[in-house]
Amino acid sequence: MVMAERSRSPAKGDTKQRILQLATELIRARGCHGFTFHDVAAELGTSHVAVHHHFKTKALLVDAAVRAYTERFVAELDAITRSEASADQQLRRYAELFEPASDDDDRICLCGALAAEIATLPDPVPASVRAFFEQNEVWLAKVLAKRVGGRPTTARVQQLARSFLALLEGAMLGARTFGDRSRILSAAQLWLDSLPADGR
Amino acid sequence: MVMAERSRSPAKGDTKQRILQLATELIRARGCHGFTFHDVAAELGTSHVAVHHHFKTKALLVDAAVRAYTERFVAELDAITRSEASADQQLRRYAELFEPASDDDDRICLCGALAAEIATLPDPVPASVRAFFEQNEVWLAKVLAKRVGGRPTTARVQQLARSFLALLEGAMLGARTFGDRSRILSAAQLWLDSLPADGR
DNA sequence: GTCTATACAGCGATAGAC
DNA sequence: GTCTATCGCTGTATAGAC
Repeated sequence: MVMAERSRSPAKGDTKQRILQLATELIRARGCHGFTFHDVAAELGTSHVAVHHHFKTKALLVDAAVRAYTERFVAELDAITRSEASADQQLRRYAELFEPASDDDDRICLCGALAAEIATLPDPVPASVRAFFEQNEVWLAKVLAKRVGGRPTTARVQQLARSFLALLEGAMLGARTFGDRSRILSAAQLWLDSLPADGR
Repeated sequence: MVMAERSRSPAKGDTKQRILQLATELIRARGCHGFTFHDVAAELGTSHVAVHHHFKTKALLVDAAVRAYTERFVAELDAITRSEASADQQLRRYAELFEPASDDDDRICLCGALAAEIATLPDPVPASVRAFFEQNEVWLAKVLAKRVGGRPTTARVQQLARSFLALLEGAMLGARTFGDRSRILSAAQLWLDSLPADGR
């Protein structure tokens, strides 16, 4: 979970971008219900009403954060695809996307944090969260098909994709719960090692 | 995730138990930040202040819910152990504990819901949540040791236990996110099938 | 032991002045 | 783009009635 945004100088006009960035980090650390307009405003040095000017509701702010996050995440997936590394290598690099940057980084995948709150998220958000996971599953199915053989649309390959994603999201929660980020790559490695090696 | 409490007649004195039960179901469906004292009071037909009489703070209510849930869950684990089914059978029955009762049951494991909010939980709660997962990992390590060989304290067996638990928690989130509870047992089955079969 | 009444701070949100 | 003022809802606390 590197993907830290550049903190370029606050050239006028991108207050909105800065709010989006702050909100993203806050949600990843504390969830949708765990951050307030006050928190964002405090780091910006203004009042919470100023934030409302850029994003009329919390739903719009959170949804914008999810969409921007998904865009950046998909860009990372494309980069991995373009690298033309082996399928196994690509899966390993995928898993690394979920690792926190450091041991005291308690942030997790934005959409993993939101998936847990899915039942209480305001209305455009759940669909955007689902879209994130769907794109991940599609990408994973493509790479896994290369790894274990078969086509990405096979039921078995899709189940593998879902399982790997579920494993990583669950391991992320476990890593944060116990303050032990090694759980993520450790679980991923174990899973990858157990894959049948009949593919290319 | 069956474990529905008996809805015995509200014989005087167990208002507290009833609150605990309602809170548990609400947390499982909507998380700690997703339910209010009002919600509980509404189903009880009283005011939210009456609930406060039984549990002075939300932290105490949630913590009591976690402890009671853990107790019941451990009792289920003991029942599986006593059944003396094969290790493989026991692992399958364990996975079934995480399945929602029906397709429109959007409740997940109480501690899975809370793990996602761990960073924002009030203070006695996080430790109780961790205790739940630790007891699960210990039980899983015992059964997995039988299944794949080795001792429960082996690093490899413990990693397997953590992985299986992470997979189930992640699959639960995925199942709720997409309204498809089949994802849980499907992921569990795939994982169990991939276990090396050198034990017995 | 169970509940009612009341009060208060923090949050999301809106309207309007500068 | 930012601020003041105001609203309703939530969690919390206290005092007191039965």
